[in-house]
Amino acid sequence: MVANRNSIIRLSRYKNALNRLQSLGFVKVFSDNLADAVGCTASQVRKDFSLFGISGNKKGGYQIDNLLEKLQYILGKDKIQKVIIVGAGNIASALMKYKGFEKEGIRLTAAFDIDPSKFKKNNEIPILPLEELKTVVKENQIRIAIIAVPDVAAQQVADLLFEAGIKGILNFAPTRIKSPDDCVVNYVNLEHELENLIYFVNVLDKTKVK
Amino acid sequence: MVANRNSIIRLSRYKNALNRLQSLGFVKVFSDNLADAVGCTASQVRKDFSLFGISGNKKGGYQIDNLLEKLQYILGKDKIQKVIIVGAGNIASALMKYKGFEKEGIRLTAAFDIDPSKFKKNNEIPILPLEELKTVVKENQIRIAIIAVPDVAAQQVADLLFEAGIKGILNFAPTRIKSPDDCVVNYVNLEHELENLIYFVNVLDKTKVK
DNA sequence: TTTTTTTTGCGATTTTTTTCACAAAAAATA
DNA sequence: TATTTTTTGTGAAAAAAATCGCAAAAAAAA
Repeated sequence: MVANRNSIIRLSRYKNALNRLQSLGFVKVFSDNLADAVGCTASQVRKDFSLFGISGNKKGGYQIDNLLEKLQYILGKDKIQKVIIVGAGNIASALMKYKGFEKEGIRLTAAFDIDPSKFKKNNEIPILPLEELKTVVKENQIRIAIIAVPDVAAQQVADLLFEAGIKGILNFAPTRIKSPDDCVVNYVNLEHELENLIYFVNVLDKTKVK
Repeated sequence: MVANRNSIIRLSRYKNALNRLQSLGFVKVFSDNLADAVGCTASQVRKDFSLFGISGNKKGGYQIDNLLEKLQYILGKDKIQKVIIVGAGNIASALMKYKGFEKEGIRLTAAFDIDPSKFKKNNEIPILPLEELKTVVKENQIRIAIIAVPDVAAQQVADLLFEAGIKGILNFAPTRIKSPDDCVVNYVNLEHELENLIYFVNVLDKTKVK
């Protein structure tokens, strides 16, 4: 498949927009509606769809329910995706409190930590000792994990995760993780996001002066 | 400048790697060290630097202190960057508890909410009524804001921010924000990050079977 | 001193991504 | 029914980004 990170992120955005449109009672959309909704061009919407073999109707646009179904399938929403978190700090607790994942078919199954004072075996999303990670991952056939530990521990945790069978990691620690070829690591770094923003704000500021 | 989002994110990564190397006592680096550290190619590192007019020494690599200084300047780290948060929920509280921003020159100055039960005027990072936003932004000449409110409120909050003089927004709400030409909006959407990961894990899974 | 080795800097090339542009299909209108 | 309008789908073109390749500089070795 000719997919890259950005095109998949766009699919997620289309999906979100379609959900909103559907809940407003719309039944069909045109590529330019979606373009407006997600902030890209209509031809990019159509190109994305064409790349994934999604087609609509000439002059009739796209049937929202049909389109959603296909996007959801591509994005793995045909089954519930179980996810674990390693590191029961602030990020983990924000994620665990967030109620939006479940309705997108993403189930935070457990969190893990080394600090016994954090263990909460009876929580809805239990916080368990790191030693139990492997068992939980194997028993539940979990493939996706979130790393939210301090940077010095990140690679070590990642190795443990790969060993347990995890294939995809969303890494909040500000370190690059070395991973096996059959595994994916994506990064979230809010400092970098803010630095990025600051850079572009500065650039716009300077160009305006001209 | 020939900069795009990815190249600036790489600069942030180089900066992080350089800080680590420096704290380990290193004084110079070669492009391939940095490439290893951030996971790209050595020629990309050199190209990035050349695009920003950063030069090293043939056969001698780059002087870390000098390089850091230049990267920090480009990334706006010559002055403290004040940032506000709108929406005092889980994300905001995770961000406010995070101690890493300050040492990167990013100061969370205040958070704002509409819910009076959340106000904490005497916190280190105070949580204030939304009505005070404009004053705080103007008095402190703040240009950067984080939106962490429910999606339905995001555009309205953004408009308020633009009106107050905010030029850059990091938006955690799962909605596209329409913004004036001289403002930038970046997005953080963890559901989309996870969907992305799931997609690529599935793809790798399928290609392995072949 | 000369030769070899190493590493940068950057133009040229390749690859990737986006946009353009228009035929084809289908609906709407006349 | 014929014409006009609208919108898709997709090759072709353009733009953007990454990689290649190598001269030039500098250090190290001979």
